[in-house]
Amino acid sequence: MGPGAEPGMESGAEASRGGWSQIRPIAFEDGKTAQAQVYETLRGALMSGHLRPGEDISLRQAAATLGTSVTPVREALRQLEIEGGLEVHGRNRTCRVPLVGPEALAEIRDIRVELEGMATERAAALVTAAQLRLVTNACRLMERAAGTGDADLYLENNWRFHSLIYRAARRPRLLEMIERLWLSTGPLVRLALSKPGHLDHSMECHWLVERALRSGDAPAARSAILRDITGAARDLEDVLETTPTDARRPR
Amino acid sequence: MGPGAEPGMESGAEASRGGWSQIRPIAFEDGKTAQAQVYETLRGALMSGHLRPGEDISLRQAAATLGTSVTPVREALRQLEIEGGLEVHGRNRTCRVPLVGPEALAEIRDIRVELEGMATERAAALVTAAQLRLVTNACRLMERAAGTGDADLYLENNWRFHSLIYRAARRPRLLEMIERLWLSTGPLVRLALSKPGHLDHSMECHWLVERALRSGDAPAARSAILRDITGAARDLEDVLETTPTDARRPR
DNA sequence: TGGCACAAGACGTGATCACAGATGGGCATG
DNA sequence: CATGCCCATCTGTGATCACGTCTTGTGCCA
Repeated sequence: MGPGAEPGMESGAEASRGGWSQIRPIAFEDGKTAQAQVYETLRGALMSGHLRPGEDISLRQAAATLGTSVTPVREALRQLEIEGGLEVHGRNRTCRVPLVGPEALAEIRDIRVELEGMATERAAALVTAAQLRLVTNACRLMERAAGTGDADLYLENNWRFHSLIYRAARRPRLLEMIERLWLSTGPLVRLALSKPGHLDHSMECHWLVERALRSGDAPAARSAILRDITGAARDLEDVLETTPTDARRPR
Repeated sequence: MGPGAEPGMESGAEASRGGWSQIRPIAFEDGKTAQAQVYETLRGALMSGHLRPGEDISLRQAAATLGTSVTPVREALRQLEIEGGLEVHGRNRTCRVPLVGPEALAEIRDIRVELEGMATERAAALVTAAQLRLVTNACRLMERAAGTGDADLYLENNWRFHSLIYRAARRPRLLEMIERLWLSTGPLVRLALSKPGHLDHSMECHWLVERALRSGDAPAARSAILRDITGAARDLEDVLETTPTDARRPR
């Protein structure tokens, strides 16, 4: 990403409309159950920010969009509720994408620091050359996305970059817990892109992590990841307090 | 627990039989949904070790035992699967309580060290006098259970002791993640009781934690909790490698 | 008597239906 | 004209049924 980059990055047209326009009917033919495909579809939609904070999720509407009955959708929504990716609105038990406040953001940041720091440190000792190539590639793609202003491509490879590293730590439960944390922040990360200078700082950290992994320097990798996490959390906090809550609600 | 205690603690008659004998039909009358009650019932049965590692869970059998149809049970089982408390066996997607191996045990121990250490450190600064009384009470009950050899009472208050401390940290997400870890080790903790000396070391750590919390000494509280976790993990590891896997399977 | 095949039962999955509660818009009334 | 009420319709929930798969037990044949 060159110097003097544009202050923000537009979030794409599909993100400013209702998130359901991006959801496609599930494939349905392979061995996986309908419920699992619905779950993965909705989970991906949350992580990539297609479903926006405060948005209501209706069982029948989701079932119609995904081309199934309500049964698999109900199970998938319940799973996402357990993971914190969705919440029930209360008396009618309507599902919606949670609005996370500053205190929840701080909590998630603290847990991320511990877990992702641990995973990165371990990954530095265990990462293979093939995995390292994929990490470097994700870095390059992020940089290209930052240059062209493609928010979707950037976010996708940002998650990919982190995911590859944590996968290299070979701790399946740790990876799952980290993914669960990203599920909560997923609808929000798009907001951080509007913070001027966020991309520069973030990409600097990413390259620091990549270099530390390459040289097997575990403490350096950990501290670089920590800088990335805390920096993103700070940017997100700034955006949250300058953006009124109502403006983040749909309709 | 007095000196010269018995080398092990019997696990209770109900734990050596099939776990289902302890499961009661759900209450069903209050405002909560049937699915939530089924979930909590099964979750509690897992955490307290009533359901044993390797045991199969059938939808229809569970529904009949709990007095509901299969629909709420299916959702509850899927949630527990997501949390790692259950796993699906394969082609027929049969649910069973996972058999955790030494490597999974080490992973869970490492995550527990980070998360529960963080929570305890925070709790030392935030715990109220009322919460501290409950912690002390749980300690006393554990000690009494250790003296009389009541495994159920001990395990219940062991979880209660830890849960009270982590609740005092006022990090709801952190608490949930810790509970999820306990869900995986729950079916196993009973095994650690058979290790000679386990109770002595564990109770010593518990009182150290209690004292550190009372004096507000966050680092001391953290290190005491860490000793408890690593000690229990070591005992469990010893039991696991001296006990053949088949012996832990039911029937 | 041993091995194989077929049938019956159990398994999870997903669609459909009935039901209770919440909701919003339109109509009647003050 | 404003306000309150009622009904049509939405919501999630849970029970039931149909379907494909897998396991198990039994009977038949070699």
